[in-house]
Amino acid sequence: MPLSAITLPDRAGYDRPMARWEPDAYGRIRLAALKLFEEQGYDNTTVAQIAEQAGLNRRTFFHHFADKREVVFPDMHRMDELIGTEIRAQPESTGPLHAAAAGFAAAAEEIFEHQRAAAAQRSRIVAASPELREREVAKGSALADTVAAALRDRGVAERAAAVSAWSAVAVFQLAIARWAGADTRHPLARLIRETLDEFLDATAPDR
Amino acid sequence: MPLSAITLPDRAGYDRPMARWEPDAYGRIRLAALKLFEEQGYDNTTVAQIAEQAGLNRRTFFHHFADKREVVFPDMHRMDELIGTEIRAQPESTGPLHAAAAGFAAAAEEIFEHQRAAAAQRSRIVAASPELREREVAKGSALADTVAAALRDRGVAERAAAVSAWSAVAVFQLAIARWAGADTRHPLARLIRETLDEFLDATAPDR
DNA sequence: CCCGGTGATTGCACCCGGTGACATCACCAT
DNA sequence: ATGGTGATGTCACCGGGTGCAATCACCGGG
Repeated sequence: MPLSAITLPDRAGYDRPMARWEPDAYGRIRLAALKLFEEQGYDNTTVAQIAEQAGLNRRTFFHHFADKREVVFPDMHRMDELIGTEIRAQPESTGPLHAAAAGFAAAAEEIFEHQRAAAAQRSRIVAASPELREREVAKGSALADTVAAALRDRGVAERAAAVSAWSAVAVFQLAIARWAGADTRHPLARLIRETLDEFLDATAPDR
Repeated sequence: MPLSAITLPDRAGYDRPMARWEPDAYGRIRLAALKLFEEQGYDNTTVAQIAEQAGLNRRTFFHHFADKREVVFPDMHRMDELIGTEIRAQPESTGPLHAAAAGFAAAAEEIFEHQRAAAAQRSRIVAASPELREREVAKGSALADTVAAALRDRGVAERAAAVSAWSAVAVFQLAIARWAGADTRHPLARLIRETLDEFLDATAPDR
């Protein structure tokens, strides 16, 4: 089975020349992997199976993804950049937590809002595998680093920036969990704001 | 080399019967592993080398540690329990962040304070390996979960507890980094308090 | 004193994720 | 046509991790 075993939009009607390879190997791998992960679980799925399902060689999988886990966490780079930019763009007077939350809200609009189903599937798959959960918190850690860097650029002191960044990431991830879950239908940006407010309310008496 | 290749206190003077095996395989593995990780790096060290250095079989390594990473993160269970208990023991009027920080301060006294050198070595090893850093944030995630549970027991609302827990864990880890690093000689509990205060100061204008 | 159970250790055979080096070969610019 | 490019494929190999069965000093009971 050298070519795509995945159902793709039919190319009939095009008279562009047949490409050398079935197009979008990257996308086919992702599709195949998510399908198999959901059907059989992450652990019971081998890279060889994914490659076969995508009509590719095992080695080719590793040309597109650094490892088996990465297939589930694509595009983090774009999101990081977007969030960093947005945080830096907030008004000077905005405090670190609200600035970070605003950055996440921007990412919510641009990246997440039109992918609820995909995000929910991803979330289910990750929740079922300790290995993937570990990778997910690692991604959160990287995100916290870029958020902290953006906050430092706004003049927030080193350590305060780091802690604020982690708090904001926690808010973001909780909001995503609610949003992808079944319990509500509010837009993600709103859930971010709500979650942050709940945190601020609960900790306010501390001051 | 069937028996311990690690330097151990000489057993001369004892007339207890020779044990069936050289004692404390667990400790010997840990010692051997940390030594090799520091000398050659985590990636360049194989489990077989560790086992050999400890005078044990490769298979035996996996009877004592779930995987190669775990060897660097021992005893997390004890610390989690201690912290949880301490948080629940705080006065009712204490807010979530200060309650959590107090829990960490208790762990600081009981577990960390007399192990600065070991903690610093561990920190160096972890910093040098992405794989270990990933595991470390996973441990932080587990810690945040137990902190959040303790906070919920104090009546803090679900989501506020989760965010507070992450913030507190971030404070804790930053404090440990400072404490294990060379830049200061203050007790860990004090660094925890300072770091929390810096965070609270920086975010105060938010309110 | 013998005897069977216990439990830390071992040995072996496997599976699978991941890598390095090199071959392939349609496509493309010159 | 021709030589370079780049996505893909083949092969061999390493190392982490597991399942299973065997070993054998120790221990408690008869």
